[in-house]
Amino acid sequence: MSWTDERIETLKKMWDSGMTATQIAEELGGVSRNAVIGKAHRLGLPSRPSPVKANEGKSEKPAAAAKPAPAPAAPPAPPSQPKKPATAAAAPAEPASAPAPAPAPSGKPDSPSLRSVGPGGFVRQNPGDQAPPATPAPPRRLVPAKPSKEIEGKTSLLDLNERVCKWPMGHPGEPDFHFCGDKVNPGFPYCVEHCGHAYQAQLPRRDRRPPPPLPFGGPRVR
DNA sequence: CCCTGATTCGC
DNA sequence: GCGAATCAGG
Repeated sequence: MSWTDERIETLKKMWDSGMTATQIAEELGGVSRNAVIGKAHRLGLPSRPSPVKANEGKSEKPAAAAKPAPAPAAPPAPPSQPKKPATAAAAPAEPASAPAPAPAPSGKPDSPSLRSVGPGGFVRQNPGDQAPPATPAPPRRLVPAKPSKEIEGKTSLLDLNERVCKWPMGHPGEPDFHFCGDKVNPGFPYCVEHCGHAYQAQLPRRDRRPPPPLPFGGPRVR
């Protein structure tokens, strides 16, 4: 299976709707949960609460967020590549700091050609030029235009948002699978009617309703 | 053990 | 770019 636009859209939707990678993979079919996670990361989707937290120690330098930054450090570094460098990432603490050149503080703008060069040949950053704007994020939420609703009344997975009822109609994969799409009962993921189905008082066994459909179609019949 | 997501790295 | 293998926390 390849990552078509539709599959990617589905992945995005499900990812930020809280589905686990396993569920998403199962829903998409033909991919593993690893594939889903890998794709999600490549897409730049936001991280979600994971069991493993990157320990947020304390002093987190906002600018220097590079984690796998392999400091060039010593030029004659003997090549040694352990199979598991993951945990041993933080160790440098020795930037080989040479005496800072302290460029001309006078009003005269520094010439770019006057940058100092470190032992490894890398260009040192002057104090003033290491924090560019770094504001690539578009301020506005991009809303994909809806050119043609393929089906007028149907609410597809891609149409889900916080205001429409997410009650599944049918099963995923079926040609006419869609969602209720009515206005939600504020504070709930479903409309008033489907909230009535989703949230029921505990009834005596004798007249309990057996089939409570679950979001996204529930257990697939295969 | 199971689950989860994150990361790496060979392809 | 992809995803299996691996890691690591709950």
